[in-house]
Amino acid sequence: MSLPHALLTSLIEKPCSGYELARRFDKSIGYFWHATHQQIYRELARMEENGWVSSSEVEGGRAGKKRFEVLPAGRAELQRWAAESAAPLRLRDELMLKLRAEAAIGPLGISEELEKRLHLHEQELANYRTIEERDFNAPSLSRENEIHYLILKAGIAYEEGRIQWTKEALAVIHKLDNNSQTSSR
Amino acid sequence: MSLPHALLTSLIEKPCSGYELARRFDKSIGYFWHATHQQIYRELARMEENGWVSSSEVEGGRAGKKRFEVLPAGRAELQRWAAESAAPLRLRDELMLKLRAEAAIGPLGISEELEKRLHLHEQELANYRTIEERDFNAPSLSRENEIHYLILKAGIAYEEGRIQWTKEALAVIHKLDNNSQTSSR
DNA sequence: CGGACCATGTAATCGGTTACATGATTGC
DNA sequence: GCAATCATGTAACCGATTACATGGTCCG
Repeated sequence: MSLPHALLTSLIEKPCSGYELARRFDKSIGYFWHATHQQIYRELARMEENGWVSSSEVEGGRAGKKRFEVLPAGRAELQRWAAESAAPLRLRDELMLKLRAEAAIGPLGISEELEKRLHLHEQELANYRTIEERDFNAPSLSRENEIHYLILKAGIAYEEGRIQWTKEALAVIHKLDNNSQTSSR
Repeated sequence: MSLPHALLTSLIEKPCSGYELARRFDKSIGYFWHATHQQIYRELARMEENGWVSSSEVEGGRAGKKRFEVLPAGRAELQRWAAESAAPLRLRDELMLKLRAEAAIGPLGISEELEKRLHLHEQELANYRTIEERDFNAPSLSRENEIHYLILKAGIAYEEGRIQWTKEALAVIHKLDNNSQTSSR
């Protein structure tokens, strides 16, 4: 399981409250490892039990607000985890299932779905490009930023690949739909 | 949830036993929607309760062997599901988490992991290329095969993109590691 | 006759999702 | 004063993973 290690990494980058962590997640690590606030709170509680992080009430902040910090044991755990090999990534793409259903019992009008996806991928790509310009436009980057840029580039390459493929898929589906129309005349 | 619909599609393509279904899954739909045999058996039982599939003991086969077939209600359900829009795909890539950890507390020797991934992606690509030559090499394809080919091409594009990115990642990591060596002399 | 594989299941656990719930603070 | 947002949680449910369990058949 990787969520606790994602949280450790994020807390090392910057100690903060569970709420802030959830927010930051949405805009960084969440792009490739989504988590809801409930998952995060539960996991933070477990990590505190394990002695990986410590929490302290924030003086002067809102009531009940905690600030989580990574303890040496947490840092050690993160190192241990980073050294073991990651489980191979398993894709789960519902769109491919629908295409397969389209092949089996279609036509089912999959084009709309493809158009929608195309739009989403284009939006996400534009988003990534904005981040790229904003954060990685400097003539030379720190070690940390070089690696963060690398991660972003994985996202960019993925979205670009998907956009290209989706366009091809639309072309094929249109061709097939036209053919079946023609032959049924 | 999509697993039952994946199973319906597969059973429409060819009625079979739960065991065979699990096997076929490994070599087709499983590439983008993995499922264990337990998930499949449980889901088949539920689908039978719902009247989406029917099972019959196979005469002359092994004892207890069942053959599942899709009923009209199952076919209708598959159509209904195909029309609704798919949830946007959420990636979960542990490797990106490790890179982020590498940025925060590295160097941790992420190169080995990247090399391993590169190898896996190259293997998977070779596998897909074999399938491509074997199944989609004809001068003209049926409607069904055109769509199956499209799905395969999504896999091929994904693996190729990953291979390219991983090579870039290795280059960046090596550059960073060498720089830190040089500057510490 | 023994090992590989066919074939189906139960049980326990755990992670992820969703709904519900509460109260404080900031800003209009 | 009221709405939005900050901030933290509980509870229920469901899907996924893993371990365990059973017995038949095919082939050498």
